Amino acid sequence: MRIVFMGTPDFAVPSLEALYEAGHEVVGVFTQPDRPKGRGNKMVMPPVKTIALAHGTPVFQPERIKKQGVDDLRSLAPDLCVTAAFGQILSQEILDIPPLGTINVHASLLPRHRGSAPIAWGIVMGDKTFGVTTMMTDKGMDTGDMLLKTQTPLNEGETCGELTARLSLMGAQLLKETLIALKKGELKRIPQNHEAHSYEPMLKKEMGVVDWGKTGEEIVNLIHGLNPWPCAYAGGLKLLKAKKAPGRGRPGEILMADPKRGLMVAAGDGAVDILELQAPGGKVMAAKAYLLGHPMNIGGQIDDAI
RNA sequence: CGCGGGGUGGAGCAGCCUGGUAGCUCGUCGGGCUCAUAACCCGAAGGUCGUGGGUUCAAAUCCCUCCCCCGCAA
Repeated sequence: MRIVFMGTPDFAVPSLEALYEAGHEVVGVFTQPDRPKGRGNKMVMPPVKTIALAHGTPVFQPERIKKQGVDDLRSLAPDLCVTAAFGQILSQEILDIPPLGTINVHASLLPRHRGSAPIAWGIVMGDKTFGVTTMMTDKGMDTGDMLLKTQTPLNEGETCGELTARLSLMGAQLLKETLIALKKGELKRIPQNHEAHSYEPMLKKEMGVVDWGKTGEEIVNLIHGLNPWPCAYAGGLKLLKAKKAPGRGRPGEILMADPKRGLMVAAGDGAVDILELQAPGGKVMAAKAYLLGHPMNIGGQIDDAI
C-alpha cells in the first residue's frame, strides 16, 4: 500500500516511524518548510523531515499544500494519506487524491477538543482523561468519522509536554492498529456526535498571564497545560510546575517565600504552591532554589516579583 | 552577522560601572543544645571566578577571541 505521510512536530514522529516499522511503503512525506528558529535564526527542519530523510523518503515542503502540493501529491499516486499534526488544512481536491482516503491521528477523545492544541486545552480545562483518536479526514476541522480510540488518565502533576510525549506513542500504536484493521476490512467509521463537540483555537502567549482571582486548581491546570509553551506567567516569572494548596489571602498575595518550605501564592480560592519556575534569562529551577538568591517579601504581590 | 540576558565552592545569587584579601542565602561534614523540629549555637571542608590571549605593579572586575546556557520572534 502506497502511503503518503503528512506531519510536522515531535508528536508526529512516532506515527511516521510506526509506518516504517510496520513495513508500509511510505512513498512521500509532506511537512512544513524549514523555518528560521531559535537564537541566530538558524534554519531548522521539522522533526518529521529528519526521520523521513533518514529513510530516504522524498520530502515535500510546500508553503501551502493546497496551492503548490497538489501536483506532487498526485504524482506520488498514494493509496492512502496519513496525517498527524501537519499544520496545514487539506482541501477537498487533496482529500480526493488517495482512493482509500486520509486518516488523521488526533490527540484527543473526539468530538472533544477539535483544533490544533487539544492536549493543552484539555489540561487547562481540567480534563482527567485524555486520549488519541484516528479518524477519516474530511473538509471540516477534525470533524470526520472516527475509527479507533485509545485513552489514558492524566498523571498527577503531568504537563502538556509530558502528556504529549506519551500520547504521541499511543497515537503511533493506534495508527498501526488502524491500518491493520483497514487492511482486513474491519474498520468501522463512527460518525462524531457533533452536538457534543468542542473546538479550541491555537494557543496564544496572552493566555499565559495568570489571573490569581481564579481557583487554585484552575491556576495549576493553566500552568501545566501551557507548559512548555507558551507557559503561564506571573510578574515576569515563568511558572512551570505547581500544585494546589490550602491557604487564604488576597489573590496574588505571596503567602510564603521560604527556601526550605517553598513559594506559596494565594488564589481566589485556596492557594498555589509554585514548584518550578524560570526567571528572565535563567534556567528552569525549583522555586526553593530561586528563593535562595531572590528573596521575596511575604505579603507582597507575586505580579510585582520582578 | 535578527534582538537581548547569563556563565563566580554542590544549589541559587552578590561583587564587575569606580582593578587591590572571594561575599550572601542554603547544602555538606564535625561538634553542641532540645522531648522535638523546616528551629538554634559553634566549628570545618569546598572556588583554575566558562576558555584562550591582551593591558597593568596588580584582573572576577578593563579590552579582544572562542565555547556553552537562557529568553524574544511560533
